[in-house]
Amino acid sequence: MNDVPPADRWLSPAAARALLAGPDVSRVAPALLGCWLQAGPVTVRLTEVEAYAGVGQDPGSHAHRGRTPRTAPMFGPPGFGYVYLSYGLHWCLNVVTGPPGQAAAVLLRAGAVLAGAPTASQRRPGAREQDLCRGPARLTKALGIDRSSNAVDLLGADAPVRLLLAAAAAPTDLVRSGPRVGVGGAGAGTPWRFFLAGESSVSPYRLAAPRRRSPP
DNA sequence: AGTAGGATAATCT
DNA sequence: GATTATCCTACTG
Repeated sequence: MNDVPPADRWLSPAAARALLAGPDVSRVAPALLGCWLQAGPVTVRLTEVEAYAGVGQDPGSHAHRGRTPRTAPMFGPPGFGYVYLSYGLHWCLNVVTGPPGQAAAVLLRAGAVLAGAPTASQRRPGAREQDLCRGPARLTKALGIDRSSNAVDLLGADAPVRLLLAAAAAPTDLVRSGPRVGVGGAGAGTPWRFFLAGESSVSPYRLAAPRRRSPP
């Protein structure tokens, strides 16, 4: 379906980890747009992510109130997975960022399927192609990701769930941002959701863009 | 197009 | 016992 990318188009694991180690998760998060996530036969190009910061800095973050057994991976090294169960039903995958000890992560919210669509469709019966990974729990389901990816390295060449960071960032004029989905309270206004313009795989739960009756 | 309600369980107070 | 970084279905206009 798609060719394997040239090796120099992707950062080495060491370079990828160095990028993810950046202390400002709101700058690291958009760098994940356009990157690839592979699990078995399924490959996805990321189109939507959200940034979450650490202790005392971000009321919307799981780590805001400090380290707990669940959030422990967020305090570990960058490039590892942080997987949690949402609403008792859905697995969601984050990439841990920032230097160890400083909790931060980027939630992978949506992507476009580049390869392995038959497998993904089998896991999500009835979904249209552009909906296969439209939403954080849909993405993990289409890729077959669950708790077993929690606290494991995503950057290794043989990682079962592998993140490939693009050597060149997505064009800035295509990167949009807005409030994070489902985040209430004090963190609600932070525009730390980043997505690529014009992508049909971006999840639709954007906050009320008031609809004008007669657009120009 | 938009909105509403229910499913369901780990996690934390 | 309350809360939740969601998804799906069904309904209304």
